[in-house]
Amino acid sequence: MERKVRVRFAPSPTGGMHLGGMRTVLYNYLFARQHNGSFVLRIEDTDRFRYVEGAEQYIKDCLKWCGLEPDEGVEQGGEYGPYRQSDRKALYQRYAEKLIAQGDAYYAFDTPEELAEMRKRVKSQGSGYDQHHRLEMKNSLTLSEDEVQKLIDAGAPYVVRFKMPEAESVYFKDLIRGEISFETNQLDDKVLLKKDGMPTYHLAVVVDDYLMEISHIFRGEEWLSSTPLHVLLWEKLGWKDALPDYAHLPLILKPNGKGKLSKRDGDKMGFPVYAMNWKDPKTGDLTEGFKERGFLPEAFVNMLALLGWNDGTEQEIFSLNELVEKFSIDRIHKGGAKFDYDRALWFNHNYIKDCPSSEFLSYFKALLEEKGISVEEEKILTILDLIKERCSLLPELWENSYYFFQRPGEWDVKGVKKKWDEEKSVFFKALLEEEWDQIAPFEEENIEKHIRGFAEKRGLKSGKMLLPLRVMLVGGKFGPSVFAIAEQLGKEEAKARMEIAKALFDED
RNA sequence: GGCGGUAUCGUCUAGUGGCCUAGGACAGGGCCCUCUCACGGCUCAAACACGGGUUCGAUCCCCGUUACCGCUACCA
Repeated sequence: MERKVRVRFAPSPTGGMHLGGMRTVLYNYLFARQHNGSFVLRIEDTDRFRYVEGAEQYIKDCLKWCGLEPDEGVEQGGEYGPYRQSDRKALYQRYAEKLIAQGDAYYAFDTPEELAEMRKRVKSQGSGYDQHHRLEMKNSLTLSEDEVQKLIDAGAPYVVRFKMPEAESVYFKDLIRGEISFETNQLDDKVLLKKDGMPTYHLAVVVDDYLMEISHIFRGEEWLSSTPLHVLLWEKLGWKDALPDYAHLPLILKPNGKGKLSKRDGDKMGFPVYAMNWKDPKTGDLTEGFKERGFLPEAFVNMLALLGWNDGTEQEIFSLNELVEKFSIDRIHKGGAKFDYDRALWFNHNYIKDCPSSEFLSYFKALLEEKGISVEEEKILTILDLIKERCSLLPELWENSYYFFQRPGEWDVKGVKKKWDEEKSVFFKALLEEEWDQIAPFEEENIEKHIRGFAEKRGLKSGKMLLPLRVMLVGGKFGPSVFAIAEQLGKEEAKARMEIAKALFDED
């Protein structure tokens, strides 16, 4: 019974694109690619109260940034559209009616007050609307056909509820967790159609997954509890044979505390939770994303993939293609994972240091341009080669290289003062006056040869001269090889900096 | 509360009855390299939740307890 692999990501356009959501996208994508299947993007916009303008485009942007674009969906189109649930409203109503006609669903006219009263009475923390209490309520099970028709004709608000079977066991197989079962007498009568005629998630997801011929459902573990309802719906609608395989993904948890990772946690602990910057159009609040924080999409995707999955070896760095090749559902971990930002940083660091500098060129050039600095590409590349291994985030590329492009604003005089003495002062004076102009070509290796040689000729340990030299050139105790720095600065600029700094060091 | 799920170092995890003296990675400590900071190399510390079974033998299988997570909306 091999069938064509068709998977979908079905977000509701309500806000930022969470890490967990991105990982769901990734696993969907990997599975589709691996099986030459199709990856569908469906927008679940059935809740008009939570709908947020711009969120749909934003979701698409996030997928694009990660290179995980769908084959089919709102943007690409396809044969199974429309791909926006708000455009499929009539469809759901038709199936709801079918269920009612079969006796598997019913109209319910209870007001919110009546519902609240009932819940209080049965002391339920859930809907309380179940097989044990539905006969006490105002619905098409308790009202005569005439009464029901009259209410509907009079425009009385109503919802359609699923009539949960009485004493059945529902079994289904989860690809990650194995066999799972529920007893229907523990489940309640969920709303299928809301009073505005829109379906709830439960109805919509089943109808759409069937109509779109979805073969595998990858979704968060939070859906596990409602899966029996969905399975029952597939059965009652007569689609049992087409039931997709379920794979409920472990949740991504808060780093320290308890519960699901939320945007709040990121704000509190200073790390992003969303893939890309998200600006709430109502409040105007901006939430930083991994992209803007300075993550490379490849690193972000790699980190996500390893959050709950591994290939069984000790390999940790995977390209997208490798992931496509090696991904497997049975290697997905069952337990939730606490998110560790340090680990995310490590992945990014790894990618930055191993990535050819040319990959950062356009980013870096734009950054320099913004600062009004213009430098030849080749030089930028050389400098990036020198410093990228000490960067975990893209902005650190600048933080670790600014001194190549502009003179230090101040020098760490304190840092050298302890070791600064007459001997060194004399040495640098002589170096500048007697030796500096002799260094040609002015290249790393040759600079080193000259400076070390000059020191040794004067009976000094060359190593001791290098730290002061470094501070003179860059302003502090940091950076790559001091000779490489000198070369990039050029003979004149290096000399100028040395003179300024030396005067500062000599002052006291 | 009910229902469902999960349980290995601080964190992400490997492990599918003997290869385990429980492996790797992040973070942390130390050492080496060294002109600083990194990179790299070496190294230290660090875990099978608990109690019963099953078995010649349990991290691994079964049961219970505990803990944690999720669901329990006309939200998804």
